[in-house]
Formats: sequence, C-alpha cells, structure tokens
Amino acid sequence: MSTAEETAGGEAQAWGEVTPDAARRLLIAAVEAFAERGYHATTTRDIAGRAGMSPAALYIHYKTKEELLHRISRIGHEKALEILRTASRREGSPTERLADAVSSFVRWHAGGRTTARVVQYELDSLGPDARAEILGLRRQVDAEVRGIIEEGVRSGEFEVIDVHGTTLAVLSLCIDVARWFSLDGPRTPEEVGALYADLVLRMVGAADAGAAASAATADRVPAAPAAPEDPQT
Amino acid sequence: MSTAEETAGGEAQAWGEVTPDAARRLLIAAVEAFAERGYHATTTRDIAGRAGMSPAALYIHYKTKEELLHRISRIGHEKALEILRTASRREGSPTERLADAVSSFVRWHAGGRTTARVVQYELDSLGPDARAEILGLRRQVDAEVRGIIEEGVRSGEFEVIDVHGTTLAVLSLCIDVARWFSLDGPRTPEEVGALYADLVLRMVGAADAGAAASAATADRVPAAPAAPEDPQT
DNA sequence: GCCGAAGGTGAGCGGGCGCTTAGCGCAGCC
DNA sequence: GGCTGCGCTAAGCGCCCGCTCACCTTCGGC
Repeated sequence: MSTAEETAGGEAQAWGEVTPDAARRLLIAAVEAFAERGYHATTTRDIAGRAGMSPAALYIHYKTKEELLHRISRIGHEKALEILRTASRREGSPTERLADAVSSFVRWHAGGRTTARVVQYELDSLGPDARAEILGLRRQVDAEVRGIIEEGVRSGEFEVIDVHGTTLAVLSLCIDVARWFSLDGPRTPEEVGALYADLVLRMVGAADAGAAASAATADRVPAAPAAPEDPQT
Repeated sequence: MSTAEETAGGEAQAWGEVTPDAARRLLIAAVEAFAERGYHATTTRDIAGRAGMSPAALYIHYKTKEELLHRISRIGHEKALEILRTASRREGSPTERLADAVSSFVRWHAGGRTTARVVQYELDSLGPDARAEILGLRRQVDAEVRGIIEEGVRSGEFEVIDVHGTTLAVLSLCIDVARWFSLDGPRTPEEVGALYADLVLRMVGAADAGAAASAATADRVPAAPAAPEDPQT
C-alpha cells in the first residue's frame, strides 16, 4: 500500500517493539522521510501521508515531531550497540572478533542505510536532553570497539600506537558507509562488510588480515566484485 | 563585528574569489549557518542577520538561497580537488604522495570543518542540475586518489585487492572527519592528518607506513597525543 | 441496544518561511 | 548643485509549517 513497507520496513531492522500498529507505521514513514530529505525538510503532513493517515493522527501517538526522531534514534543506537556487543563477546581471538564486529556493523549501515542515515546524521536535530541521552549510547559503542582493539594490543596480535584515534577511525569508516552506500550500486552489503573488515585488520596491524576477514563473513567471496562502476562518493 | 569572521572566515579557506565584499560576507555567514543547523533549518533572515544586513539584501547578490549553497559547494569541491591534485602531482613515490594526499585532505576537513561539513553533507539539498555538476567534481576527486593507489599497485609498493573499494574507503575515512572533528577536542588537525596517513598506508599494505606518514606531515609528532578524552563519535 | 473509551478526521490557528517591491540615502558625474 | 543609478532597507505578500480542537466513528462490555 504505502511505500513505507517497501523501503524502511523491508530493511533488517524490525521496529517490532513499537507497539500500536498505527504508531509503528508512522515511525517507519518518518524514518523514510527523514532519510530522504532530512529532519528539518520533512513535514508532519508528509509523514502522516506516507503512513496513509491524516496529519492530526500523528499527534495521537507522538507528542511532537521531535519525539519521533528521538524514538528512532534511540532504537537505532540500541540496535547498533547490540550488534557490536554480540561480536565483541563471542568466542575467538581479538582479530576474529574485530573482523566480525566491523563486517556486521558495516552490513547494518549498508543494508539498513535508510535507518542508519537518520541515526548517524540527524543527531544535531535533537534537543539537548535527547541528544545527551543518545551521546551516552555512542560512548558505549566507542567503548565496545576500543575494548577489542586494546585486547588485541595486549595479546600482541595488533600493533597500534594510538588506540583512541584508531578506534575513532574504525568507527568513522563504518559510519560513513551510510552516507555513500546505495542498494543500486555495484556492491552488496556483505561485500562491503568483508572488504572493510579486511581494511580494518590492516589498520590495526593484524597478521592474517585476509583470512580472518573473510572467515567473519562466512561463505561470501571477499575479493574484488565484478561490477565496474562506483556509486557517488 | 559579526561572528562570521571568527568561525568560517578564520578557517584556511580564503573565499577571496567571491568579489563584492557584501556578497562574500553573506556567503561566509551562510557557510556558518548551514554548518551549524543544516541548509533546510537555516533561514534567509538568519544568514542576512549574521552578515549584518537586512533579509532583502541577500537577494541583491544571490537569486535564491539555493544559489548560495551551490556557490559554496562548488568552491569547496574545487578547493578539495586542488589539494588532492597538488599532493598527487608532486615528486615522490606513491607511498609518499598518498600519505601527503591523505594528511592534507584530512587537515582541510578538520581545520575547515565548518566549510567541509556543508560541502560534504548538504549535497542532497541542491537541485538536480547543481547536484549533477558537483557530482562531476566528486568523480574527479575519486579519480585522483585512485590514480595514486593504482600507481602504487603497479610499482609493487602497495598490495591492494579491490582498488575501487579501497579508494572509496580512503575517501570515506577522510570525509567523515568533518562529521566528528572539533577544534575543542584533544587532537589538532595536524595530528589527525598524520594518524590517518599512517592508517591509510597500512590499508594499502605499504611497507614503511610509519616513516612515510610522519614525513608527509613534516616535523610534527605523529604518535599518540597526550590528551585523554575523545570528542563524540 | 446503549455507553464510554480509543483512535481517527477536517478545518483551521498563529506564526515564520522564501522572496518581492517601493522607496531611501549617497557617491560619482556633468 | 541637481541628476542618476546602485546598494540597501522597511514592509509585507502568499504560502505552508507544527500543532490543536471539535467532532465523528468503531467496538467490547453489559
């Protein structure tokens, strides 16, 4: 019916926890609209329209337009954190876990590009209180990645001079995927995840970069994809 | 007088080529406002106010608010391209030139964060024609970096499986600096430039990563900075 | 079969938006 | 020393924004 289910609803992100059905439809419509045009350029009429409702219906389920963004942002950050925690706490060497963390984090940013865009780039549109709450989640994300890198340095697998700076760079690399990735482009989320895991292992000086990176993406081919053209940078 | 000169005007970016003085003041005010709040959340009244003029004055020098963004975006992209071309065409090995390209490109994104934010993140706010023109400049930016990497692969200095993908990742890493970097943070633009040059050389498998990266940033200390805390990610 | 709550609508409010227009002050020229 | 034209302002137009309110439907419980 509406395009909401095709784009944002079709992504891996479930939004299952958002409970009255109408509230969920509105939220998915908002994710789509915010990702496409940005928070400030999106009107409440547009959101309601995408969800197949009248403009006033929005205010039955949400107090303001900003509350919608806040809810999206919190759920998205919690999902991102969960992905990294899963990779970080599994069994295996720091090399394997870092490769797993990067490849799954990248897959989430690429496959759920619509959601990830809103989550990563609309932080400044939140008010001070909501913003502060989200920044707390971001610090946990940072700590999760830094933990793996520190462990790799301790075990001697990694050779990193500036752990904080390298952590920042690794996350930066993953997050920016949401800016440039397109499902119409030549690469699948899995391919980008495998490539980026390999690049990150090189960044931290892990010995068996190629092998561990491809193992983290299971049975996918990590080598150069066949398609010749890039999406815009 | 206005805050425009302190923030955007104080950056490395000259804007000297924007000729009537009033037009330049308006443009600098717009860069500031767009970087702070985003294009759509910025009002023409705000821009004019920052430049110390009445709202109507804007329309003497620019046809629309979008023309301001277009001009900023084109000048910024041309500057970015010039930086990369300078590094790419100097003497030296691919390793040295890649380190130089990355460190100077990162310095521009960090030091000129206000401008870089607008240039890198407000592309979608342009109309189709302006957008297409800017995308042409972006392809040239991409080609410049890809050229250095290809040369390093040919000479045997680099070991890269997916040249297109790695080019994308290198640019991605540099560009995302504009999102998180803060002058109030623990790192100077020079330190981030040196760190990132080192990380990129590792990504392409260059042998003497550390040495060439620090050489590219002249006499700066490339090792871990003293400050303990990170800016938000 | 009636009742109240839950969830929805159509119309519209106050206000701020991008942009226009009529007119003012003043430097440069004869 | 009056005239012209340019840079700028004050005022405001038409529009659409986020959000509200009075009212309407639907439906489970009795």
